[in-house]
Amino acid sequence: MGKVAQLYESTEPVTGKREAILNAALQLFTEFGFHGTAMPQVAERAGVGAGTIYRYFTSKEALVNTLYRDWKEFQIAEILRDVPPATPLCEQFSIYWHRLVDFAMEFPVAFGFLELHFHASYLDEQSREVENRGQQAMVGYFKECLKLQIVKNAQAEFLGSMVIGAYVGMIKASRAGCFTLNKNLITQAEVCCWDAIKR
Amino acid sequence: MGKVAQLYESTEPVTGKREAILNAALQLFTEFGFHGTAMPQVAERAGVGAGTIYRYFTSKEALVNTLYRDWKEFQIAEILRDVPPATPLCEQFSIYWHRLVDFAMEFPVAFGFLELHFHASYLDEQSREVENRGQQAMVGYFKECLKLQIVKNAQAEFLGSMVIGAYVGMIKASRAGCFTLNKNLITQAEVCCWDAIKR
DNA sequence: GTTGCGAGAATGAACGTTCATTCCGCATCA
DNA sequence: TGATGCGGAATGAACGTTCATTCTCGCAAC
Repeated sequence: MGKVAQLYESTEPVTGKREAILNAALQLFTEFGFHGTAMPQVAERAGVGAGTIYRYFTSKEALVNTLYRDWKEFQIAEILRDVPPATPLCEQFSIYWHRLVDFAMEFPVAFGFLELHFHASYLDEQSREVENRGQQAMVGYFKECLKLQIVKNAQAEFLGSMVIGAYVGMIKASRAGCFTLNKNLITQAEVCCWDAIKR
Repeated sequence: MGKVAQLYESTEPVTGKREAILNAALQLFTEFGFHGTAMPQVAERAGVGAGTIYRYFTSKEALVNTLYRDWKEFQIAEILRDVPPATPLCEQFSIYWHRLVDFAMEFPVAFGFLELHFHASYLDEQSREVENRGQQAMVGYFKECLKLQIVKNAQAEFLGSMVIGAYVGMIKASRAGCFTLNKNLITQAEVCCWDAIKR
């Protein structure tokens, strides 16, 4: 478990006030949305005074952007870490797939947060840039697949949107209680997604 | 084009005040979210006084629920209309797929609205029931596919979540400007989704 | 043809509440 | 004692909603 996550999504009491605020805001923004969450509510859940939040963040927008950037960066790093460039692309697909699912299982609140605030109007330039970096990494992978002609001949962005869409749909449905995700089902889903795009 | 849509998502001036309010609210709730939209803002875009809204809807929540129910019901009806029960299931898949895409293309704002407010906390019992009806229709279809063993052996809800997820992911990405949806690409996407779940 | 009337529709200023943010007094350290 | 970090009451803006008032228009009366 990464450091960021340990601090933000831990249920154990958090000593640092900044971390307590980020942790509380993550939960509330995910449950009620950005505009649906009041700052005093964040303060109460974090166990700090309302004014204290403004010692660490200049505004509500700054808070949500810090949250988005930190978690998106952490997610991207978790997905991409330590994959030798020589790894066969279909094997890479399997690795990325399981890491995507692992992230959603290990950090369900953060997954929901990133999903809910994706492309939101109050995200700033910097947050959007991080968002873009993740997109570019995915597009890069599918472009390599296209070069080797192991996937259907279509735009990399298109192939990516289908796979990520299926991933998000599956996670959300399992979260809604439609079914229970286990190891078998996750691997079955991986096969489905590969079948969808393979040549 | 259905009657509901003609009234709600038309860019032409709308005569009825109720329709003007629904039309304005649809746009604003989709762009800024429920909590991010102020009622006077809705009134202004609708070209009516703030108080007038409350002659037609008892509250902001009632407004968003009316919008959600009407559009969800319309969407379900559009997808399911006139499919003879004897139609082969793989052909039914093709029909449903194209209707899903057609809906998103014809009513982009309504598609975004339904997507954004799916499972939102301020939706009431009745809205949730409509939501459920759509889910049940989809599950019913995949259960038939399972009976005939033309799809991979997995829960109907699971298969559905992958296909709908891919659909939503594709539409959102194309909306974000990642690529342009044309007839070829839509059919290619259909093949991808069928490949994903077919036995 | 003109006028006056009544009822429903529409209005927007005003209300109480809640919001994001500020600020000052108070602990807690050195 | 001075400095620092914090809490939560205070603040003004903005919110959803209300309501006293105005507007609209069909029609009866003459």
